[in-house]
Amino acid sequence: MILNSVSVDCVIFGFDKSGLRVLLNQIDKEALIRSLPDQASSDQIKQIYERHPVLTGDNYWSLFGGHVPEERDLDEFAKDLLFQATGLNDVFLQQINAFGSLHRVPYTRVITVGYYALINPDYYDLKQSNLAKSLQWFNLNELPLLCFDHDLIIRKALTKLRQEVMYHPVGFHLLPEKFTLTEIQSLYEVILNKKMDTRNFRKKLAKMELLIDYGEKQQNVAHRAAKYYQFDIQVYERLKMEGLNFRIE
Amino acid sequence: MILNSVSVDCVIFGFDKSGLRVLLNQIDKEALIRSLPDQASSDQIKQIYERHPVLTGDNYWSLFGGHVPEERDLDEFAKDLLFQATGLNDVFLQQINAFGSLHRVPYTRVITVGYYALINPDYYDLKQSNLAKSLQWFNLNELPLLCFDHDLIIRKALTKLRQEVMYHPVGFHLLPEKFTLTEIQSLYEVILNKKMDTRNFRKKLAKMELLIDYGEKQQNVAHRAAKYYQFDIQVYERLKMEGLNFRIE
DNA sequence: GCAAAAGTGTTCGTTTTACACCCATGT
DNA sequence: ACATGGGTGTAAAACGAACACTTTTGC
Repeated sequence: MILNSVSVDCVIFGFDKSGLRVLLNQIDKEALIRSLPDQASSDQIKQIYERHPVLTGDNYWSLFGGHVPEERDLDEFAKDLLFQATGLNDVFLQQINAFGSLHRVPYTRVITVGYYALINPDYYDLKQSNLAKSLQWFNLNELPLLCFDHDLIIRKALTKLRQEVMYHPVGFHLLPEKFTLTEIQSLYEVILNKKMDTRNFRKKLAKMELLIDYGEKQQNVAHRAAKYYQFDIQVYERLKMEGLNFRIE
Repeated sequence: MILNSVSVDCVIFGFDKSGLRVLLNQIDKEALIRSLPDQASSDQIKQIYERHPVLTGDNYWSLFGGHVPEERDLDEFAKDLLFQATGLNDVFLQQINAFGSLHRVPYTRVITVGYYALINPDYYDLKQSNLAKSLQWFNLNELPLLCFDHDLIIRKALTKLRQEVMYHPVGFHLLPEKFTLTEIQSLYEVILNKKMDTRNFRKKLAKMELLIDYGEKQQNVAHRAAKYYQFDIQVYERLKMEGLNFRIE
């Protein structure tokens, strides 16, 4: 059985040269209903979709979300959604907030708990989830029409990500296993929406001792090849606890 | 009607010379049920209390909480609870998180949204809420037995408060209208659990220009009387936006 | 040889830290 | 006159901001 009044919505962030992006979908209602374990849940979901045609409309896009099953832990359910959407386990996933305005969903009362996830672009080419009619990355400043208050949830996710990234080393989850110093700088610039000074940025990074030389360089680039780095899990774990300061005035 | 699967719980913080405290209560079930607007809600609440005798037990203490009415905004409902508990409106109130472990409440599935509030000790002597059998401030390291996962919620509230206080001027909500510099330093020391250097602390504070002279001194103290200050609402509003740095290494 | 991005140091002003003594008041 | 906490300045070290040129590579 499904808790009618509580849902979870996941904002999935990815990063590449074009900037910070969000993964959105349009749901295949029939596939979703087939995937449910019991009749009662299917009936409930059918009702939800009948009440909210926008969820399956062709103009509206949606976060990855769903109503929480009675027998599923909230955080675990957010992981389930993420796995359905991306096929990935072990993704960085963090709760944003509960969203509980009275009329955030028309005609019914649903409180949703938002999460955001950071996806490593090594896994950028998702196998299409079979629950999604379509699935697409959108640039943050070219978002399509979104259902309900999903734009609010995305904005709030971005705010949380910004706060998090300034004081904790989580930004690295958006990078591939090996990356260049320029890539990480541009990641911070995109997230915080601020140009930074390369020399000062690198000095700061160096002082943290978070990076180790990957022992490779870029290949076939029409300029001096950049060194690849990876991040040091031990130092990462320490900084995650202690915090760091990437605050820019 | 009440949403059976969603509740709100408020952690109410206060501060005085004995340190940081939390307001807890033991509920008067009969008074609570009498206070509800409709029969259906009363019946639901009765059932909840029958299932969870710990809620009215004499050994267990509880946060101020309740199930969210279907027709009440989540944040507004948290304010309602706070008003019931303290008689105060316009209190600093902030969402912590949604807590959604499977077995956080025995025998039923309830997801709770935690909030924390900061109470100015000018209002420390609360008129007893008529819904509470008893109501008491507890020192954070002398907490009584708590129902469900309320200890977890309190710990998480404290973590959030610590984070907030380092980068935003919210600590002042825990102080009376006029306060001394020593009081605010001891507030920060208690919240962050760290001794600070008085001269450096005051320099930092001075640079923010957040305080204005209240024009009074302590009376009848057996030592040099400290000056009272109040905080400057305009500067407060600006710093709330911009952030500040009270981080201590 | 040129276009394109990588990589690197120094200077200057500001901030942080560490630290110790005199002041005002009530008893 | 003494006990109690209030209030203050300075020097050294660390940090942050601003800034420009050389290197490597592919075409």
